[in-house]
Amino acid sequence: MAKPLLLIDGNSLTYRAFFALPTDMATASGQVTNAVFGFTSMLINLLRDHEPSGVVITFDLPKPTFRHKANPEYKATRESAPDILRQQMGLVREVVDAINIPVIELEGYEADDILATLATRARDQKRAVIIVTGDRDSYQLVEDPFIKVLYNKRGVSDYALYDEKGILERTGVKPSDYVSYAALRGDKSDNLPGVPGVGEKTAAKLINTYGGLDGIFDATEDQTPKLRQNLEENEDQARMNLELMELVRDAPVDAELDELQMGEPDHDEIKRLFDFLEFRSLHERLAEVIGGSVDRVERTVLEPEVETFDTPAATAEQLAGITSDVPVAIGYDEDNASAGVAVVKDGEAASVVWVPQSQLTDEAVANALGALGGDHGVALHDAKAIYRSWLTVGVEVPALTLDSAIAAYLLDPAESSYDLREVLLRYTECELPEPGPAASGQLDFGETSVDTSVLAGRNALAVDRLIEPLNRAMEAQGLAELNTDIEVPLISVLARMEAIGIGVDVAELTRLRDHLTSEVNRLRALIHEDAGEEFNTNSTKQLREILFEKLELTPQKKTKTGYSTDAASLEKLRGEHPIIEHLLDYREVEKLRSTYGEGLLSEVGEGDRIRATFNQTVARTGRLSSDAPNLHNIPVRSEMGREFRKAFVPADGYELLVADYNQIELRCIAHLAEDPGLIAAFEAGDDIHNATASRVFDVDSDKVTIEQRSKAKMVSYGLAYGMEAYGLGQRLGIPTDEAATILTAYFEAFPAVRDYMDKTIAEARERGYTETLFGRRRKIPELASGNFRIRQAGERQAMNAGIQGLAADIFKVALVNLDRELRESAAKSRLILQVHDEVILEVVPEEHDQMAELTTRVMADAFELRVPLEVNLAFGPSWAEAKA
DNA sequence: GGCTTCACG
DNA sequence: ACGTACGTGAAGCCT
Repeated sequence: MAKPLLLIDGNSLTYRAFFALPTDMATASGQVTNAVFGFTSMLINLLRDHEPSGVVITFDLPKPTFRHKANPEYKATRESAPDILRQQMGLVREVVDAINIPVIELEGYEADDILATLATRARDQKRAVIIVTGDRDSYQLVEDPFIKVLYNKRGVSDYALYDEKGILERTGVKPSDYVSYAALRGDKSDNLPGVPGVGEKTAAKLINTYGGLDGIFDATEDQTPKLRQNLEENEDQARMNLELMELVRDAPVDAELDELQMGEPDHDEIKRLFDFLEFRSLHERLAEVIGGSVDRVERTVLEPEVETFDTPAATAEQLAGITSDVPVAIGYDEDNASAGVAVVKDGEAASVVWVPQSQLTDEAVANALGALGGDHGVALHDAKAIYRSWLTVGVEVPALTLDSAIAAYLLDPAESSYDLREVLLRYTECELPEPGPAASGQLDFGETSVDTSVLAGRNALAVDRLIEPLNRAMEAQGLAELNTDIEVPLISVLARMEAIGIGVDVAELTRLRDHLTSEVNRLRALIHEDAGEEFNTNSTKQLREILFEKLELTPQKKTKTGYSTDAASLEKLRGEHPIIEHLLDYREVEKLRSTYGEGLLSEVGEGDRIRATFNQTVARTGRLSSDAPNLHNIPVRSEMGREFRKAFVPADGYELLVADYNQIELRCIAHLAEDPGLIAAFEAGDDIHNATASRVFDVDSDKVTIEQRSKAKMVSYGLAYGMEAYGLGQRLGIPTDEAATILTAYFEAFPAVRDYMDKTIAEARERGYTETLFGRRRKIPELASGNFRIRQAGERQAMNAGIQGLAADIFKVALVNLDRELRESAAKSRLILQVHDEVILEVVPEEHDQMAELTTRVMADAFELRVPLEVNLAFGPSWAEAKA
């Protein structure tokens, strides 16, 4: 048979592509492209694999069709397509038009009606067609040997080509019976209920036995009573389905089949469009199919010429060439941030000036930068690392205007890596050479190693190339202010805190560790005795066998790999066997010993201080994180754990000041939701949990029981996380329905809170991302997932992002302002630690009162909410003892 | 490297 | 019928 004519359902394929690919696929300027990417990729493959004699693409027109007036629910699910899909429909049309493929759309008819009409005409003319779609309705059209369906099963590459035999195998019925079959079974994606109890198998059997709906409904008495009843009660529905599902085969399509030919592609437009969409590889694949040149943009490999700056008083000639009206990029060796700095001298000529470590002084840096004239800021990638190392050698930090790692993080805080190499690939058409052995490992064989100055030079040039695209993208996404006013100033604040570190009492820490070690040994022996055998107490796998097989205790819940042995499960088994109590104790003590005893001791550095890293590009909400070690999770909730805070001490001659925000997240909720009740409670300075309990349980505020208060507290906290009744019940140890009653009462007392949550989710779903008051964005691709569970998780993330994110933004402002005032007043006291809503300072006694005032004021005034920001503050000789 | 557990806000 | 609170990092086991 001759080459087929391809009839493509544009709507259906775009829809499939959208749900198959992640919505975080986007251009640097923020345009989501997953659907248009998937569609284009499928289109190219179709043209390549089928070499069609002609091709046409059909689309729905976005108007309700008269056919379905009778049933407004029909296809309701499709019409609620998210905005980020609808936006892309226009782009799909642009792609199709640029390639110059004929398009047919017809008011009052859906894409598949047009396909049905064309396929029918082709058959009448004895011509072969292949219908390409992800919609099963088209199965009814299959007819040997002329009409086949290429069905997009899932994803963008999983297809099946069905002829009559294929349809029979797939569904159990012939194509001509497909509509009757589908009418009985219903179609969930089109919102059409079928006959209850009739699935694929029963529907096929009925059709094949009785020939069609008439036959089936004439002979319902043959069926089992249940099925008979279902059939009789749903006959109308099935007959209506039949009518709705039958495709129109005589739509008034003007075009003749012979006209359905691809025209000459508009290569200029293709280039413009594919460049905008950042479809580099698709452009190449397209060019292989339809011809035309892709002036294939080879990535420029960055290899600068390096001039060494070898005296502090560099010669005029060396610096004469340095001119720039953009920020100056500085690079540094990847292994050793203090090896030296490279300054981009001339971006076009790709040359840099290298200031080696031996020359790294304020004067040398100032010379290199000063020669540029004017007030240039500098741009760095991961500036905090180099700042921290410069601080230790006493070099002053030049003013920073851009940190390419942080800019990339703000543009998409969900990326897994912000390595310079990867950010460069993401935002430019350049690339860095493969890291050689010298850069990637400790081994250096001399001959293969790249000179430090070259590495630094490349990095500097890479940052230079990133300045423009990153600034433009941040501007386009409204992130520029957040970047300049908060994130960039914060970098040096954190660098100083990291460099100073926090003092630890090593003797105290060692004593604690040793005590815990002997406790662990004692408890382990008891557990082995209880179990009647020795086993690895730290192995959940072995513990499972002991508890649930040998001792036959009742499993509480499951994990991916078996029954859970976590503390909540063990707690429920308490009293069943002495081993449980010993295990709970063991777990607590072992955690403290290993993570905090051994863990912290191994991180103690010079001067008995611990210097953690505060990550500014990790948390997706905008929070900071801490590692090596994590100082954000030092124990406080248990008596035994709190002991560790006694080991965090000030340097000689200082005391510790600890200040934290009182319920900052709840205050953020009050502000964002503008809930009058919540705002009034905070303004009155009430105990917020008591006030909440009073309203939720409808009792006078002086009659609130401890239990009611604690329940209210749990609800308030759960709120920010999108908690449901089940979760609340679990945590309060009460039945789910009782928890549901409490939740309902809460939302009745504070109705604006629910409105806010709903609004937040709706907005995030439309845009594909959430935004904090400060403009910080977070993509939430889960909101477009077809999986209910994943979508729900996305909704919780969306609710939480604005709240946790706002709290994080406010806290960052406070940190920046605190640091600024400390330096402006030339205080001897200094910031040394932050923990999400808490700051710790080392304070000299003569500045005691001044610091108390300054810290309270700066934190409280960081941002004006509809409710006051309250700050708790205390001094002490250790972190444990600085308690209000 | 994935999984489980558990420390914090 | 299913799963069930957001965000982190570290330790230890196991494949």
